[in-house]
Amino acid sequence: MKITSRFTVAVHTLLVIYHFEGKEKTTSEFIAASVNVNPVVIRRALLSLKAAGMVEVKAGSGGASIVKDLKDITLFDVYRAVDSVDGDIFHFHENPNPACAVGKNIHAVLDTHLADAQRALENELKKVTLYDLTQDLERRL
Amino acid sequence: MKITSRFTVAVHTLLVIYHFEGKEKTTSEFIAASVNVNPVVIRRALLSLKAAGMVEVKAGSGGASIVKDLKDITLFDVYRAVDSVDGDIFHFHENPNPACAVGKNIHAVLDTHLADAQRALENELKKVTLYDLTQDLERRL
DNA sequence: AAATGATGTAATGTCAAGCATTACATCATT
DNA sequence: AATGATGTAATGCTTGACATTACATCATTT
Repeated sequence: MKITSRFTVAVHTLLVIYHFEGKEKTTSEFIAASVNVNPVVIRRALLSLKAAGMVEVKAGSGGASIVKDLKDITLFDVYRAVDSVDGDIFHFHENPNPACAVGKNIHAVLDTHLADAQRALENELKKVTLYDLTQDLERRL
Repeated sequence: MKITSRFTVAVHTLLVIYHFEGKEKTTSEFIAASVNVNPVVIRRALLSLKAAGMVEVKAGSGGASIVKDLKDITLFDVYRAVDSVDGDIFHFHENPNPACAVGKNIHAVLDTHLADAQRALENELKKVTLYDLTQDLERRL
């Protein structure tokens, strides 16, 4: 019923790396201390972000760094990178009765509207870049 | 991770009542046959729709009827009536570290954007009335 | 007023998803 | 080689939704 916290965790992770890169060793453990979750959760987030080409992670020596311009990463990109939603956000009841006029057509009648709503949410996430967030963050320090 | 099927079930329920009112006795069992769920699920949906002033349910004798103009009921109204989402649609990680510059401000930086996205989804649902759906349904018969 | 048929609602079991955590093999650097 | 970190599997826990059973209550009909 809620969109997985992997999403906010991943955003948080990127901001920590950006903020502390160069000053601190941005290991999964260090990041985990800011997010306040188990380091494994951060490693998984980093794997997703790495697969999406946003960060680089040094195995062995440790530490993550950002390898893509934050102006080119939107909240939607992160949302996608960590698979915040698999498929549709609305859960449709499984087997409407095809022998009923309503049951037979309920999908045809509803699906596009549900998809529109989901798209509206996602489009909103596309409007915000990670760079925007870092600027907002700076302003608050 | 998905919005409860109570929502699509409730929409389906309203359409069944509208479509069969007068022709069939629209009991929870009858509706359940079209939606293909347990009648109790329909009764619960009807309770919510009744509380929202959309339907009337005859206890004892049985059968539900619509008591509000379908042009005045949007998908959002139904979504709300059945409590599709409790509070926020995004799940934020619980305890960001307040001793960290990022952890301390992550909520301030993210919350409004997440709220905007949720609002975008909900606004989209406000654009569609149940009447629109019945018209679309008619066209397909 | 009894019988019927439906609703209102509590209680329970099941199942899946997400999260947290442990453990350990692997890797790069010192 | 030793160290310190990542990659990843495995496990247990908890929560939430859904399905179902059961039954008291109610309105109508006979």
